[in-house]
Amino acid sequence: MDAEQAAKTKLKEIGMRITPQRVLILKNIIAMNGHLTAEEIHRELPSFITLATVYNNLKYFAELNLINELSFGSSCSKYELADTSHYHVICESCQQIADFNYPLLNEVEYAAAQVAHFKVHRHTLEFYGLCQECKKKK
Amino acid sequence: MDAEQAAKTKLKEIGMRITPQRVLILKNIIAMNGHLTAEEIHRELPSFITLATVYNNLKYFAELNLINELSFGSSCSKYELADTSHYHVICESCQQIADFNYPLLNEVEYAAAQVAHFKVHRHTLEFYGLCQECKKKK
DNA sequence: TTTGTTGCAAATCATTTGCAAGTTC
DNA sequence: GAACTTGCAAATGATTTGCAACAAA
Repeated sequence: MDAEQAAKTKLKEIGMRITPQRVLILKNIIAMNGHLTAEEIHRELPSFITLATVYNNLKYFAELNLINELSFGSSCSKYELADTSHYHVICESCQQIADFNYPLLNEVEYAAAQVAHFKVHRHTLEFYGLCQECKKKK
Repeated sequence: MDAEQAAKTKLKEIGMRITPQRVLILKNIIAMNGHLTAEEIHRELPSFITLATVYNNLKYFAELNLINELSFGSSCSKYELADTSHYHVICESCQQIADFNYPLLNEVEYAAAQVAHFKVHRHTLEFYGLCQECKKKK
């Protein structure tokens, strides 16, 4: 299935109206497969799509758990598809984000829920440091 | 040692000039011992201290690892003293943050550093869900 | 007395919103 | 046709900055 079909399918699954704007935004997130800012996504889209529309839809998508909003580090949020489980390694110098695949810490999540008396449904784990290039520069 | 002395000592340790503003800001963070926004800290201070001064100093303190900046969840950052190691449990409904004491995941940090080819010096772990009260309301 | 810090006001920048016109179901 | 989306432009709100006066070392 290509990115366009995948985008439409996902929109249908979560019960959102299928507009050309949404299909294009989501298709790009799927195709680019990274950690993108609203600006970066907008830049790839045909110019009839407003940045405001991008922001509004990213917000909806995130609320419906279609994408994750990553708000650590730099001043603006980054977005990624929510279909794989992984953690993040972030360079404090150049802000790049690398994915880190590792078994989910479900026992820790369970312990946190017990101790804090929360109903926990997800967790994130971020590592901060210097990437290889920035390491060399210092 | 009281909060005021502790604040002065910490400032000296990291080699910052000791101004009344800094002592008061840091003293309040120590005394209030929570997860505070710049606004909340500012509100507790005598009125001759500007919000801009609070922001600027929080930024310095965070860069020098005296405090942690927590930028997840809500629109504005929260700050906490950086002297204890713990993780966070966040309520997605009311935004409250609870601390969760748990042994640090050093082996995972090591694995992440190896895999990503980063020099990692710290990590954070956040659990998202609903606190007891918000759980009831739903 | 040199260098860093503050207050003030204005600027910035990411993100959100109101509303009328256009679309989807 | 009813309910939802969009574009546009303006608003918002957190955070930062320039600069002259002031304070710490």
